[in-house]
Formats: sequence, C-alpha cells, structure tokens
Amino acid sequence: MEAEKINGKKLQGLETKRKIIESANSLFKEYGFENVSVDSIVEKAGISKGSFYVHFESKDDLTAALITKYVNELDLSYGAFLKTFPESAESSSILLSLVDKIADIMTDRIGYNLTKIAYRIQIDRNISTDVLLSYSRDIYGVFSELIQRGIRQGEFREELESEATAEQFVAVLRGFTYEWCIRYPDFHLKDELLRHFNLLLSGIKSKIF
Amino acid sequence: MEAEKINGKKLQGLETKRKIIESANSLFKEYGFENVSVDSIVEKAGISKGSFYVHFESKDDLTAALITKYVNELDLSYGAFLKTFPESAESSSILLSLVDKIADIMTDRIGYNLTKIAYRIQIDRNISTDVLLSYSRDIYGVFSELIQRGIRQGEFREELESEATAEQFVAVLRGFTYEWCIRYPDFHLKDELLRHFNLLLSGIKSKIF
Amino acid sequence: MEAEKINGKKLQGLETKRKIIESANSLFKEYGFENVSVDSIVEKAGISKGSFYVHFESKDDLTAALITKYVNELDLSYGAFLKTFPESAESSSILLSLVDKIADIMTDRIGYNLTKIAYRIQIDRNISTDVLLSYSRDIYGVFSELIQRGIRQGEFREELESEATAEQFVAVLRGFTYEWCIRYPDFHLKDELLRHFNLLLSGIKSKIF
Amino acid sequence: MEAEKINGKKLQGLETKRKIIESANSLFKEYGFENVSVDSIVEKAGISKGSFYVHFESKDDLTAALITKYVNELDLSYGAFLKTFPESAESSSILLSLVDKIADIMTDRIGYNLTKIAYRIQIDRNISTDVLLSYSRDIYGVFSELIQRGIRQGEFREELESEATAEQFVAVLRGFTYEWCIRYPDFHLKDELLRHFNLLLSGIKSKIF
DNA sequence: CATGAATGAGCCTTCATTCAT
DNA sequence: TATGAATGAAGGCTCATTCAT
Repeated sequence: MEAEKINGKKLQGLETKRKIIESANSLFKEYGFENVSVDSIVEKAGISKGSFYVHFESKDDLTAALITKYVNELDLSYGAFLKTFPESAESSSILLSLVDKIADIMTDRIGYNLTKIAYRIQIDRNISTDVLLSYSRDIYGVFSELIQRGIRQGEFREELESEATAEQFVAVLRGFTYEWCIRYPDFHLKDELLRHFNLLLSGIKSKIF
Repeated sequence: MEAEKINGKKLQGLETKRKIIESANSLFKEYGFENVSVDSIVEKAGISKGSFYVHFESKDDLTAALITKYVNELDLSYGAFLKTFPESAESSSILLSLVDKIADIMTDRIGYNLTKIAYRIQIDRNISTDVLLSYSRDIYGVFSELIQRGIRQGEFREELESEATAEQFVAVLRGFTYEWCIRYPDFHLKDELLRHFNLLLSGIKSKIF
Repeated sequence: MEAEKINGKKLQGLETKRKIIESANSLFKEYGFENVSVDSIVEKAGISKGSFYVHFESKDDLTAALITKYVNELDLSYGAFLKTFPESAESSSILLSLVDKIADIMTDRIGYNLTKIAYRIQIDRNISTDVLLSYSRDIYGVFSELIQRGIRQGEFREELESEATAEQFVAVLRGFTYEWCIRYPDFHLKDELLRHFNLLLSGIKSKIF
Repeated sequence: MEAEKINGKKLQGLETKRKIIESANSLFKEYGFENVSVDSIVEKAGISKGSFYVHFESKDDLTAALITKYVNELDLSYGAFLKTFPESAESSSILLSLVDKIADIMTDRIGYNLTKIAYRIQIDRNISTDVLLSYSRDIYGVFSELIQRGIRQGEFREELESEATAEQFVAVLRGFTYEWCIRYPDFHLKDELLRHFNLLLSGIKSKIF
C-alpha cells in the first residue's frame, strides 16, 4: 500500500522533475547558461510554469541540481581503475594511462559543451561551487597514491611531496582542460596532456631509475 | 575656423566616448560583466542614453572595445625584460624570474577581478576572442626564445622542441591563473607557479648539466 | 463501533482544522494579513494543501473564521466587572476604572499586533465586518448603563442622552486605539484615554454636584 | 531656447506622469490599494509598462507620490481660516466652526474613498508615513492657538494645558474620522463631531463664564 | 479525510534599443 | 552630437485553487 503511494503520484512528480532537468540540460548545452529562461525550460518540458516551482525553489536551485548531475558524470571511480594494473606496473605508465583515460572521458563522454558549462559555473561563483571543487578530491587521492607508489618503487625521486605534487597535477589537468575549452577545436586535449605529463615525469623521476 | 569647429565637436565626442569607456570599465570591474546595464553606465558617465548609442552600436560593441583595452593592459613588453639579463645568466633562472614577474603583475597590477573578467570572456566566446588569445603571442615568443637559449647553452635537453614546449608553458601559466581565479583567495599564484616551473625545469634540464 | 469510527474521523478533522487556525493565527500576527500565503499556513500546520481546502472553502473563509476568533478574545464580560463596585460608588470613578481596565486589556492581553490587525480588517471591509462591529455592543451597553446610573445619582447632567453619549464614548475609545496603532510606540494609550475621559467627565457632570 | 526645451519633450513627460498618477488614483479609489497592479495602471493610462518605470522607480514610489498628493489635498491653510473671525468672537464658536468646516471638507471635498485609503496607509506603515502624520501639525497648531485664545479671553479654564488638549482634539478628530470610515454610510461625521466637541467644550469651559 | 502535483494568470521589474526633438 | 521619453518583450517568481489518487 505504501509502495502504491510511492509509485502512483510520486512517480509522476519524479517524471516531471526529470523532464525539467533534461530540458534544462539540453538548453544549457545549446545556448549557454544565462541565455536560458525558465519559460523556455517549461515550454520544452511541456509543463506549466507553476509546476517548475513545485520541483525547484528557484532557477538557481535547478542550476545546482544540474551541477551535481554534471559532477556525477565526472565521477569515474578512479580507484577502481587503478586496481586494474598489476603490482609490477611502472607508476609512470599507470599515470600516463590515467591521463589518457581522463582525456578520453572528457572529450568523448562528457564533451566540450558540458565541460565548458562546468568551467563557466566555476568561474562565476554565484552558485555553490563546493560540489564542483570537491569532485577533484577523488583525483587528488588517486594521483597522490600513484606518486607515493612511484616513490616506494624507486621510480620517482624520494624527496617528492606527494600531496603537493598531486595538487599540481590536478591544477595542470584543470588548466589544460580550460585551454581546451577556450581554444576548441584547435587544441587536442589528449595530445597536449600526454606531452606535458611526459615532461613532468622527466622532472619527478629519480635520475638513477 | 571650420577646422576648429570640427576639432571642437570631435573632441567633445571623444571625451564622451572616453567617459563611457571609463564608467563601463569601473562598473564591470566592480559588478561583473552582465550585472552592468547600459542605464548604469550612462548614469555613471553623466551622459544620456541616446548619446551612448551615438558612440557604440550596441552594448556588445562597447564590450569588445573594453576587451581590447584589457588586452592592452596585459601587454607587458616581455622582450625588454629579457634584455636586462646578462648573456651569462642561466636560462632556468631567467625563466623563473620571468614567471615570478608575471605572477606579480597578475596579482598586483591587473588584479583578481580583472583577470576573472578576462577569463570569463574567453570561455563565454560570445565576443570575438581573437584579440584576447593573441595577447599570449608575446609570451609564446619570449618562452620560445628562452628555451632555445637554454638548449644553446647546454642547460636544457637538446631534443626539446622549443615551440611546443613554449606552448605548454603558456598553457600552464593560463591553467594556474584559472586555478587562482576559482580558488581565490586560497591559492597563492606565485608560489604554485614557481613550484611547478621548478618541476618542469627538472624535466627539461639536460642530465649532465 | 460505527459511532466510534465517526468520532475518530471527526476528531481528526477537528484537529486538522484547529492546526490550520492556530498556524494562520500565529503567522498573521507575525507577518500581517496579506503577507501570509496558504502555502506557509499548511507548511506551519504540517498538513497538505488539499487538506486545507477540505476545511475551508477559501482563504477568505479562513480569514473570516479568524476574525470571529479575534472578536471573541475581545469579549470581556464588562457586565461582571461593573458588579464588583458597591452601589454607593461614584459613576465617574467607575467609568475611569473601566477605561483603565480596557486600556490594560488592549495593551497587555490583546496587544499591539492583534489590535492593528483587527483595525486593518475593519477598514478593509473585504470581509464581513458585522461580527467585528458588534463586539462593541457590550461596551455600548455598559457605558450606557453607567451614564444612566450617574444621572440617577445626580452626578451627571439630567438632560444627557445616555445612548448617544455612550456611542461617543465608544467612538473615542476606538479613535484613541487607532491613534495608538498608528503612533505606536510613541503614544501611551492608557494615559491619553484617562486624560481625555477626565475632560469628558468635566463636560457631563452636573454643575451642582 | 531653454524654454523650448522645457516645453517640448519635458512637457510630454510630465503629461505621461500626470496620466499615470490620475489612473492610479482612480483605480486605487475604486479597488483599494493592493488590488491595483502596475499593469492595470498603465493600461488605463494608455502607456507602455516601460514608460511607467521611466517616471517611477517602483510601484511604491508611485504610492508615495500619491500619498503626498492626498496630503496636499488635506492641507487646508487653517491659519487663514482663523483670521476670518473678528477678535471679539467666542473661541468656542470658532472651534465649532472649524470642526464644522473640517467635516465638510472630509465628506465633500476629499471624500470617503480617499480618506479610507489614507487611513489604511497609515495603519499599514509599510510606506513612509511621516508625510501623512505631519499633516496634522497644522491642525495641532490651530487648535492650540484657539485654546490659548479661549483661556486668554477667560472662556476656557485657566489650568488647561493647551498643547496636550490640542493633541486630544486631533486624536478625537482622527478617531471619529476612522469611525466614519468603518461605519460608512451609517455614521454622520459632522453631526457626531459637533456633538462630541460640544461635550468637550462643556468640559473645558470655565464655570464662571 | 488527506495528499501533493499541477495549473496559469498575475505580479513587479529590467533592459537594450529607437526616435523625435 | 546630444537628449531622454517611450517601448515591449522578457525575466524570475507567487499563489489561490483544482483534482486524481
């Protein structure tokens, strides 16, 4: 009986909410963030304006929801990815594989438009950007772990501070992604990232290795 | 006498235009780009709305003019800077000095707000961004020259492609500046830049040096 | 068993209605009449919007109910109050005591906010104001009785029309209360009322008394 | 030439502003304050919505303008009125004439609807009510002067505090006007006012006079 | 009786742009 | 050149009410 309740009316509500998010998402991608009005969203979703405000307190509220959605798309369980490598694998090549994979995800799965939106939101700062910034935490962790592993295996220099270096890697990742956004389509994200990380690897590798 | 008349009128016109640009500039810096209306600009400039449209075809027209202005402020004649170093100076230390100086200019002379605006415009792309992108050309040149010099002096690895590496350096510069914008004030631009370029130098230095 | 059922349902219904009234009452007091929405009422009451319309035909319907409630709070059984005085007491001092008491009730028990609401409703006239106006009937009666008594005892002038004079007293009472509302907190209701009624008493007292 | 400027465009602007005020005024009178939208005002005025905001910063701004207008209508140069009486005239009869005249102005020139609006605004208190409250200052002064005159002439009791008494008179005036508003049309403002002031006069007259 | 999603007219306000003077 | 009144589409948001479940 309770299940019925949930399935009945609530399902319709969720469906409406889904329609709103989907419409907004597609409009944002096409026209950019502030060129999309609530009116256009509800029109595309085929619902009434009042209905919009049943599901979202404000336009900003919807925006926040979308950011979360985007972030979740960025969440890629890097940890799991790491485990696919044998213990014997060189840390440097794992790192390059990781960068390679991230570039693929950015360009193919997430795409230029979505990324651009995310980066614009970040620099706008009107909206709670915590959720967005925090998404990097996973990557921080993975990089940090990777660097420690390299040091352990003697591949990377001993005096390296894994935390600080990981932070730099993330900054580079983000910086090149920004570069990709503003020079699209004249900037090949994966190529440039790999080239740069190769350079960085030269810098952190122990001389004797 | 006619010439004088014309000059008089022209002067007044230029003065009005100057007032518009100045007002818009200060309002943009304070409130961000889309929070500034034509109304507020003309009010601050002390002119009429009609007058605005005498000097600028549209608000976008003004915006483009301002971007050009901003870009000019970013023009820093790096070439001259390089010449202040003796021929014997190590390329790596010149490079670090350069990065140091750029960081100073960004944080002190240009400032967070203006930088943020510039970076937002770039990612927005509504406006011709060519002018903005081109500003990097100078820096490309300087970096490229520096790298060649380092190779010549045997400090940097021989097989380094100066052009491509210079491009990476600029991307890093821009990337970290973006990071500064979105993590302000919790990100110390100069420290992070210097740390990263030290790492990069480790990567490009010839082993025997 | 059926009776029990009915009572159960009815009880629940009454409870819901009570919650609505209570929430509305407290919100009206805090925010003023038209700044309270049905939404806020049902939220505070912890019920659904649909439930609201089960118990009240409209928002106006609820408002009318609340006015009745307010009026009932204003009902003060003045008659009983009068009986506390001995037959020998001067009518003028009873009248001043009564005014004193009414002022106390207004300022302490009913309070500024509620009074303001009541007076606003009266002037709005959107809602049946009969019920509100009728509340004065008690006071009319008491004043009228008091004046007749004063005439009987020779304290007040013989030619006084008790009905008309009582009406004036009520008008004064209401007028000063209005003054209190609009000049709050810079108007001391009791002081001003007593001062004025002293003046009035000078006017109605028989010269020989 | 300057005159031409003023006459040309500015005149049109003033005309538009006048139309707005007139429309708003008539709508407010007919439907009450918050039942009138900007839309309805501009429709009635036959202008565009944008034009409304050229002349008024907000709906509240218009409201304030209207209140000022109302207040000005209430301003009656009572001082001049007083001077029409010969020095020998009894203060009490001047006072009654004044009350008589005020009642006439209220009922005939200002009217029930406008008065109701003014009194509603006062109790609402959302809008700067200073201007409204201050209108009474003139009347205070006139009453106060009249009372002093009566004392001087020996008609009123010597110990009377003219200031405080004048304040009471104004409160009575306002109180009875409020009563008129809420009991309209069953309350005859002039009759009741005169009756009450006669009573008050009995109270303040010196016994020996 | 209770629920809460859906409605849609209505609200106030902003703003880039035009145009007669 | 300069003015500023006029425009009207668009914006985000509120809210009393309905109705299927």
